[in-house]
Amino acid sequence: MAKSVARLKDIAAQTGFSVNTVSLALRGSSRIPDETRLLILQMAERLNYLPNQVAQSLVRRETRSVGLIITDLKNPVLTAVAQAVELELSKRGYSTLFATSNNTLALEERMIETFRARRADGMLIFPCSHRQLDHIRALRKRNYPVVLLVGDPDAGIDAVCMDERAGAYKATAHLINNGHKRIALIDGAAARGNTEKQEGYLRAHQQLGPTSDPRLMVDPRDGSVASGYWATDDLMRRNLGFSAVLTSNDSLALGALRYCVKHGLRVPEDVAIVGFDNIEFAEYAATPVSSVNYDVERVTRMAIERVLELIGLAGELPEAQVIQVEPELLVRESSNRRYEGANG
Amino acid sequence: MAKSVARLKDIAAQTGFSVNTVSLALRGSSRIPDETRLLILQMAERLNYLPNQVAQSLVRRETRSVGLIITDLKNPVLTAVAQAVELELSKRGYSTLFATSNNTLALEERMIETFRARRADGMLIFPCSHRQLDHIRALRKRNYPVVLLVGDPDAGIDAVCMDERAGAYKATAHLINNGHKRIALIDGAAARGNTEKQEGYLRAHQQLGPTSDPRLMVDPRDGSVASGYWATDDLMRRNLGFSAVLTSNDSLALGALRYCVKHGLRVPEDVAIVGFDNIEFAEYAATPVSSVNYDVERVTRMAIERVLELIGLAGELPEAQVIQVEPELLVRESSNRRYEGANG
DNA sequence: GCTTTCAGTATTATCGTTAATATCAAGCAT
DNA sequence: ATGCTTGATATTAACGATAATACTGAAAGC
Repeated sequence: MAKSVARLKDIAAQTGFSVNTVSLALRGSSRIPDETRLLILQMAERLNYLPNQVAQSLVRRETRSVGLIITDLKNPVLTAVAQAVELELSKRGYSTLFATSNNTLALEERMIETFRARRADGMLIFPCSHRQLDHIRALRKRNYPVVLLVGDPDAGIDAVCMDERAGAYKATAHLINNGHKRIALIDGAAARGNTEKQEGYLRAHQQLGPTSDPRLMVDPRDGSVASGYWATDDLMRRNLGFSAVLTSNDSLALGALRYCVKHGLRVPEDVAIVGFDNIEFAEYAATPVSSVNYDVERVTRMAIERVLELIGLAGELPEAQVIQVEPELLVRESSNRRYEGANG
Repeated sequence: MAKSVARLKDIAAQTGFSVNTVSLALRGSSRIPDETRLLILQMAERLNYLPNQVAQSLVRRETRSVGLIITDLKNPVLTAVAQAVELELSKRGYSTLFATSNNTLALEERMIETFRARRADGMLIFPCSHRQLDHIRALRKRNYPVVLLVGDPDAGIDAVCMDERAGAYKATAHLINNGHKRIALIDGAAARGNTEKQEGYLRAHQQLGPTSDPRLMVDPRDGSVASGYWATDDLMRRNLGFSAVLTSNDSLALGALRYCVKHGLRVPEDVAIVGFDNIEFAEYAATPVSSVNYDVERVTRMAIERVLELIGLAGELPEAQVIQVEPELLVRESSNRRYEGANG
């Protein structure tokens, strides 16, 4: 806090009015005549007065701030969400409190407590686990407005998110329909219990024919490009025979692409690649990478709508509402040719 | 703010002690005997009490929060900084207030006012213009702790940053030393008055021989991959003859790379590419892209050190101190071959 | 026995604002 | 003249915490 800033009291002292008159004048009350208001406004200007929002928050019992917890700021789609959230909230007069959980439950819980202590009016959360949500459910039970950005229709918590199961199904179906029979899945989330994408991948296999092979489902260390590279390396070394790779995000896909380029494998002729999130780096990669789109604008807008709605409500929160946005598959060069078999 | 949360008063009412006793007990004062403290702690636990930081901030006259203004959350290096800042501040018990200025001065000024109203203890700012800093200078004059993340030694404002001039010099010198005589510069910042990189580029030409050609210096619409692609397209169409491209960030470089791949130009044989920031997508691109490293950890750590130091100081702020970190050039495949002329 | 000391707890003021209510003079009708 | 509005401003009490000071009763000292 800056060392000494003007308060209402200072304006009052300088103009001779009472603190309350100054407060009313600055807030444009009709009870204050224009002449008085002008004098006060001028003095406020001269003293560089800015209302102390800390004091305002205390008396108004709202901070006009919303907490946003993200698993990882290194994922471009999450930062895009962060950017969109900040912009939209700022338009509506709210500030954004950010925190990253680094995909650990302990940190996530700590950040929630921090936001609660700071009396954020509500929270938007990408929980690191889509299953362990008790701490968030407890929050909601105490009438704290929370909206998750990944969805579980049965969690009893409001959520707005992309339908990842449907997205994975679409991507896998696209590959299967293009003749691929053995499709690898590089999915960092599954190992943490977030199995939506894996489920979509498996269901596509079940419904469309090819049997899935658990050995083709690998867990990269994290969601980075490097991890995509090494996961692909791992798959290749094990000589399992596959003609396509689906990854749980575009960074991993770009890592797979780099592996292929480096080892002389043609994309999509030898290996087809499909990612998730549709980040710009995938679109403009040397070989543009197919991707399941993440509709940042839409998810953000609806999530903010909802959390502000919950904030505005008095008393008990209404029943939780889960909105899943159907994602679109963007087919690009990395997967747009029919696969005709090993020598096709 | 959640609808009804426990206050000291509630614990006091439930235990029969006074508010002050409860406050002292929870803060571990030695004036409260263990027996009493235990009773109070148990009740606090039962009521799910969390101190109201808004009230604490008001009375302590510090919020333990720092504002961070970033030009654009879509730039991976800026989000890396954001992540590092949040992590480091959180370790030290501070919260981070984020805002993006979207590279407009008006928004930057608005966000500063927002942070000031929220009584952030200090601010870290990537100003959108490195020259128009009057509003920030005014802030500093009123003893508000501010640290910029781009540096102008003469601005009279504390700063910690990479030495972009030196970085551009190194990158350009590297290309010149590899035989390149006509080097294009795609720099989005120069048009906004942030000419450090351009200056380094020009100085390298002056000192090492080749004359620079203003027609080779282009301004992309923004810092995106797409803009890098189209800026390269623009350069190529004008048939100016060049064998290397230096871009002001890696996204632009990746756009240039994509252009080359798409149009059958070999990198680095036909066109060498060097970017800025060393983001992972450049390192793992189909052709790994050379880049001037941005030492996120170091810049972040020093900037936070400094702003916390300024916050800790009572009274007048000391003289501004500008720290410029010398960047390292990471040479990768996109520029690591000698250029021997048009048919080399 | 009477002050002194001290541990344990309570009371009061404060932070900077807003909200509810109070005051007080001028203007007006009766 | 007396009371009633009403317009302009002041006073007081919150909001939820901390900090300084005040009280109270029992043990200790002489």
